[in-house]
Amino acid sequence: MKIKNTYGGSYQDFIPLRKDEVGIYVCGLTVYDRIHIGHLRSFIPFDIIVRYMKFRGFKVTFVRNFTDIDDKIISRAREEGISPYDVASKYINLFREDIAHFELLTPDFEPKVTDHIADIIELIKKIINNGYAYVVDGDVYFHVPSFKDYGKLSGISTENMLAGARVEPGENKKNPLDFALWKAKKYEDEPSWKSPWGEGRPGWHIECSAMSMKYLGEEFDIHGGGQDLIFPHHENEIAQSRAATGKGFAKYWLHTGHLTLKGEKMSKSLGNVIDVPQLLKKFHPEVIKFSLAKYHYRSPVEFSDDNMKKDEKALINFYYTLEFESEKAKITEDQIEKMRDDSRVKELLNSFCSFMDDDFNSPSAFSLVFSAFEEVRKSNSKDELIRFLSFLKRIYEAIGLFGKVPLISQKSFIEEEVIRRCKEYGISYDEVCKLVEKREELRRQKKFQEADEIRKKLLNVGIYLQDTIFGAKKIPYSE
RNA sequence: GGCGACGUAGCCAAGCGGUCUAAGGCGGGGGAUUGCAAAUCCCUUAUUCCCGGGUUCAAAUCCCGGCGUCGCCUCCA
Repeated sequence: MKIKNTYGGSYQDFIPLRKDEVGIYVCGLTVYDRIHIGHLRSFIPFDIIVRYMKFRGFKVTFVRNFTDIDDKIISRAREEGISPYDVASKYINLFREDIAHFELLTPDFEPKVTDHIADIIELIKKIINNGYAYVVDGDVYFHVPSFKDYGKLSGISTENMLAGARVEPGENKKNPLDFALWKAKKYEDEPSWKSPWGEGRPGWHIECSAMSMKYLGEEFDIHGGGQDLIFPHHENEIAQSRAATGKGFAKYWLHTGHLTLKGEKMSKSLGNVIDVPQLLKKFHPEVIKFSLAKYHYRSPVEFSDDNMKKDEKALINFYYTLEFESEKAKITEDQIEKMRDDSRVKELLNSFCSFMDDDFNSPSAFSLVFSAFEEVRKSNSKDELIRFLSFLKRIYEAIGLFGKVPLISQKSFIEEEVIRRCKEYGISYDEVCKLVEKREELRRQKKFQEADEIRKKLLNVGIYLQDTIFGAKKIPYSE
């Protein structure tokens, strides 16, 4: 398995520190607002990566944190007139609600900063004792010039960093690049904890060092997050952690490409965010997952409804045809299960894995799924179709995608999408079914004009009626 | 200004020195099927990979220069 490591920038063979075990820490959220599609751009690829590593037989420990104390949370609390604690728990709950639609794996640990203050204080003590940090008026700063490898992850030289560095008023840094490990309490309404340096709270960065090392050890395999975290967040984490332990910290650094909207990065500061409820009004979660995962995880993604619709179309065609052909061939779950160890299935799976092993090349892996399906249809063979379904079932087990057909998961993408459209357009599913029946009757009476009227009507709610040997099929349709 | 990434068909997007007369998806064109049908099926749609040099027996893939786009350098997935 090969991985492109941001640290050093090269493709490397993935060799876990402990045989067959993988520790992975993904930077989660600062919980001061609802998540948006940009977060999904990171969480979805990491979900696929974690699932895939499990599928490949690694015993994976997956950690994703909540940063629940921070400047932004405090200012949000002031805005909303509630406590910072309430802000954090509110957005953690909303996060869980939003993310639930996507069937992502729940991390083995979801640590919160406020539950780990003692660990953070211990870590800061070590850093100070090792001579990498200093105390000024209750603040503790990490002294960047004392850490010689600073800048190695982001590839920025400290001289160039100095050019853009700022010192906020009231900060007493020895060097503009120094960053806070601990912040002294300044305002009454600010949550704080007792520490050897006085009342205060952790700075940003230190929490991830403390929590990742607590759950995964002082050295672990993978640390990931969005590209924007490379500097300063991850750079600082490396400095702190190594300063504290003298050990290497994370071995592989993985970063997901950003999502842009009309050529601009989507971010809260630009105000061009699309949140999950907005997204789900228009698209099925599987479409969102597929659409975000069909780009390589490191690539930037230009998000637009148009791009999304293309991917939606691809999935509709794929799932509809698959369901229809399976029905026609009268395939059973049992038959699919029996093909599990078939040599052709293994062959397909090997090809799939060889793409995924190459730095998680999901676009190529997905293209294999489509081309394999095309071959099956060309062969016109029931056995080939069973093999393909068996292959697909394994893919679903591996990465949680492509499994929304009844024979594989008891779920039907097509049916779910039809129902979703009913909701979107405010028509009940029952009514749609009644209209379909009515049209069948009209067709039997050869009243084609009236029958076509019904088809037209349903087309307005995004449902196309396709007449087949099994009667009229409802297919989601968008122009 | 510094650092990084990228520029492949009408659009999206793989490709990491030969198997590339370039995967896959969407779209387009022609035909089959159909009461009709945008679904399905069959055929078709880049001799070419931003531009100009170079390295090599061999380059979309490596190097140099140019043009363009995006990201980071401040909070950010």
